[in-house]
Amino acid sequence: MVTIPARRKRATIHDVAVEAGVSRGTVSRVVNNEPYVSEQARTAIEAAIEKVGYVPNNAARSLVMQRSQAVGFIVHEPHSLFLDDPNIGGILLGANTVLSRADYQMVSLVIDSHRDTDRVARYLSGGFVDGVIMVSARHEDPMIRVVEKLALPAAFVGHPPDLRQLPFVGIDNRRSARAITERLIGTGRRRIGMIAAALDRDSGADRLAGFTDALGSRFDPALVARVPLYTFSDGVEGMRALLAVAPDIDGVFAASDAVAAGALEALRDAGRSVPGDVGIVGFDDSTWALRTQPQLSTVHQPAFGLGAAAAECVLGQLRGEEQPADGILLETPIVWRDSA
Amino acid sequence: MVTIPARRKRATIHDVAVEAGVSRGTVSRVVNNEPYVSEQARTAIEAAIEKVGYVPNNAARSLVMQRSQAVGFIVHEPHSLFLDDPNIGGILLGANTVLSRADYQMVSLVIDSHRDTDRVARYLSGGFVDGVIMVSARHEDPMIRVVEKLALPAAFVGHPPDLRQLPFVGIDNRRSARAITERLIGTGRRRIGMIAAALDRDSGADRLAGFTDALGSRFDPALVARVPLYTFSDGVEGMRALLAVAPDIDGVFAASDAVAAGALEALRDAGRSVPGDVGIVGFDDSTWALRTQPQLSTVHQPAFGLGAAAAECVLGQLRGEEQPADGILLETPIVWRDSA
DNA sequence: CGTCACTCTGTGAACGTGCACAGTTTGGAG
DNA sequence: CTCCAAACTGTGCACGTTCACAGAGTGACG
Repeated sequence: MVTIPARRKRATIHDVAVEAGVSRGTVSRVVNNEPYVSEQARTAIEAAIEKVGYVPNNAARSLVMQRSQAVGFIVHEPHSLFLDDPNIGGILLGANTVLSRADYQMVSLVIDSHRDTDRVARYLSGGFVDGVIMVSARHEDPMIRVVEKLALPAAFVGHPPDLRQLPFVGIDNRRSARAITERLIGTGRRRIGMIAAALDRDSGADRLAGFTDALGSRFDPALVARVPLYTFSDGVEGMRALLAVAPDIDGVFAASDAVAAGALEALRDAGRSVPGDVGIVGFDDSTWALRTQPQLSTVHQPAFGLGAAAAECVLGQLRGEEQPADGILLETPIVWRDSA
Repeated sequence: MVTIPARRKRATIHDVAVEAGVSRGTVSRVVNNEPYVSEQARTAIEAAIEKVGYVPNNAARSLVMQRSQAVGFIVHEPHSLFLDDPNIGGILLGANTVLSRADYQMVSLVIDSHRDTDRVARYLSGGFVDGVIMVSARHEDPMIRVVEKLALPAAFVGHPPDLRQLPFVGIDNRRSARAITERLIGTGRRRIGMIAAALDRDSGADRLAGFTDALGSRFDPALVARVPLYTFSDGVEGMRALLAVAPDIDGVFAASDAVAAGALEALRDAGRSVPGDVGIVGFDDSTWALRTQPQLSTVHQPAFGLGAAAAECVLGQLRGEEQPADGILLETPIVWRDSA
């Protein structure tokens, strides 16, 4: 005769109750750390839980509690950018770490096409998540409306211009740009330009604003090259443009590390040495910064911290705490290396 | 008098039934695309669903069906590597895309410390996920035991040596290494060496094996520099070692793009031109490959495809289909650029 | 002793769904 | 017309939990 091992069924709260000789209610109180349980019952139940290997059933709990213990992590970027942008990975890790610690699970939702927008909107409406972390929402992003309509606890990383009352975490791009430009001025450069990128986003516009702040009356609009994206190739083009306008340029603030890396390439082609002839600084402190030759001086983006702060913000709302309406801004230390 | 807007409760299957004038059972059949529903009832129910805005309650469904419609994505790497390794992001996206399409959600679980191991093990035991995708499991990884014990449908990305019967997806490192080495030989190089890294992992060992395969009788053990990790700095060291042993070396297979980038650095310091004096090829087709000067010829790792295949594999098991026991190997096209 | 507050425990009713089963209608074959 | 299978529909139960409530016990106080 062959004994087929019965597919081990999971222990329920009822099994624990029987094992400990108490009722379901008391076990529930122990599991949820509620008061009004005798010490004797508590120890017996804890032993029983250990013995039968009880793990609470999340589905049953969600059903009765009307919540899912999950938070959505929505990335509204094409797949390619997701891979290229080291910040997103850091934000994801930061958020995941904080959520895990609070026994929440994180569900990643990547929106690439319009089809995805519908899917994610439906998903959010379905009550699968108790809150939402939105990364890089766009101007007029339909997701913002969905989140507002559902009155879902949310935190935005970054700050789309039409975001009204919703809480967000971010960095002060303007202040950071100003700080690193001042630092660049401090090295004695006389003709300082900027390669400004992504001016249609607030991050891009703010970095340019910080740059002009720092230069004050010495600001020369001719020394600003405007390029569409935060990319290497746009950095190459921007630098070429600057060199054409001002061959005597000796300092450059690139709107991102990738842009700075492109600028370095253009400078090398033009036979300029860095930091000898030209000092250059970037923004992000991404992996680019360490891979260039020389390594970049740049502004550190606290990606992990941004994700963690966003998660804390959502958890706070879930606990019913009021959140600061004007958003949370994180520190951005300047990392000074060899490029300026 | 003030009317407080009632917190809109979610419509249930019962509301739909009332609206359409049928019973819950029939609505359930429509929602789950089951047969034995009259055309009349079906259209009425579909209209009712639209009208009341019904979305099935996942928790209730999970409870009764005994499954969660979620798949865990477990990354066993320190946070820093997670950020550095572009493959992981691609795998994540590939898996996420396939799972979303099948209406599964993906839960990311990052294991960094031992504390995390316990947490994730508990999580898996809790029935929160129906299956698991494991990325970069280690030799003797405790997670493997947990997954085996729970008999959880799983797919591994990569192939830890002690993985017995569990299905995996990966690439044929040996064949790929052989192919790109042959290609390098084809460019007319006579003295070809390798910077071999991570020989304690099967990927590292296999790449070395493929290299020796390709060279056959011309293989010279002296022309292999062994370094611990797939990193830039190890690439620098490995190349220096090779130049010391064989100053006349004119071809190098670096075990990864990061290693190749380091090798380029060392060659530049030594005053060698690439590809003039030395041809060099990498492995991975990571962002490194495009950021070096000249751009790297390398082996493309189909990261997105690996994630997608792993997800398909898990979904297949969930559907009760048999999976190939010997794993799935994906194609690795060679990308020929300027470095050789 | 009665009353009250407080601590502790057990019980039944939800939560929203799928499924088995029992019932009803329909239509075709004998 | 009878019989029977097939097509369709409704109903009760189960899933595992939390929560409100009822009830029991204990001690303090008047």
